[in-house]
Amino acid sequence: MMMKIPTPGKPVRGSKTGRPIMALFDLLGRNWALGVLWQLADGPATFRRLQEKCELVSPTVLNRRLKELAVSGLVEKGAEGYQLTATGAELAEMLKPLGAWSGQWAADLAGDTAEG
Amino acid sequence: MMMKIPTPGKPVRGSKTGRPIMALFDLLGRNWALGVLWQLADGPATFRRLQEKCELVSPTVLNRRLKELAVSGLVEKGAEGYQLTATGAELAEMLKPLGAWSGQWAADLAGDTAEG
DNA sequence: ATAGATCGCTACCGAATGAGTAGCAAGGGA
DNA sequence: TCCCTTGCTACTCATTCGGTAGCGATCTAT
Repeated sequence: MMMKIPTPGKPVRGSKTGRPIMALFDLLGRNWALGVLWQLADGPATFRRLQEKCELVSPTVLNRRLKELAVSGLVEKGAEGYQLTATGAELAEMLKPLGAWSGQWAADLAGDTAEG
Repeated sequence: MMMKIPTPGKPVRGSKTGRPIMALFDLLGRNWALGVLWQLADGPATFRRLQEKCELVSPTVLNRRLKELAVSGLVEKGAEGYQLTATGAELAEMLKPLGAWSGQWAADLAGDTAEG
């Protein structure tokens, strides 16, 4: 099983230089990567529990994302299943504002559509 | 050309409910979506200029992302090329902290690797 | 007017990634 | 022992990505 995991400092998808921000965007720019971090911010979860929280994401993809996030030091396995590392928790914390923002965004979009 | 663009309130990739945050994650969880927003935060850019800033992302993908972001009200076309909308600028602003954080993350990862 | 140069973008196609179902090995409980 | 749950892999098919080539439109210079 070949898995390319973005690592800062090394060339990543779409970046020859591997600038950290590009490596991060490569890592997060995959299906369910952001969602997994978001769900884990609620607390640790087992594999199957996490699958449910992510609205039944396929185990294939969930497992890939977890491996990538683990290698990247954002997620680890603990007694209660998968959980964020300290670093991962920092990142998840920075995502929190997106929750409220997305609500407003959705409302704006709906408004524009209705008006236009 | 079929293009599924995530829209809050409607089912999206990986979410039956279409919760705004899931629609947003679907939108951002595509290759170069975050990168495009990041680059446009520097100011407007033409198509080819943007392509260069994104380290020569293929025009196919760039155009796809731009269309999606435009439909989603985050990007628009202006006199100087593509640019963030007010909403898009808000989002980009929230991404800014990731820049500094990713630098630290890269350093940590390098340290762990070296030590371990 | 004409020849180049540049620009935004699309067509095409092989490669990679995704989603979904099925199911297995391991562990726990009755 | 049998059964259930859990974590995860195998397999298959659909979608998306990535890269090259190049077209039509607009400038630029002659």
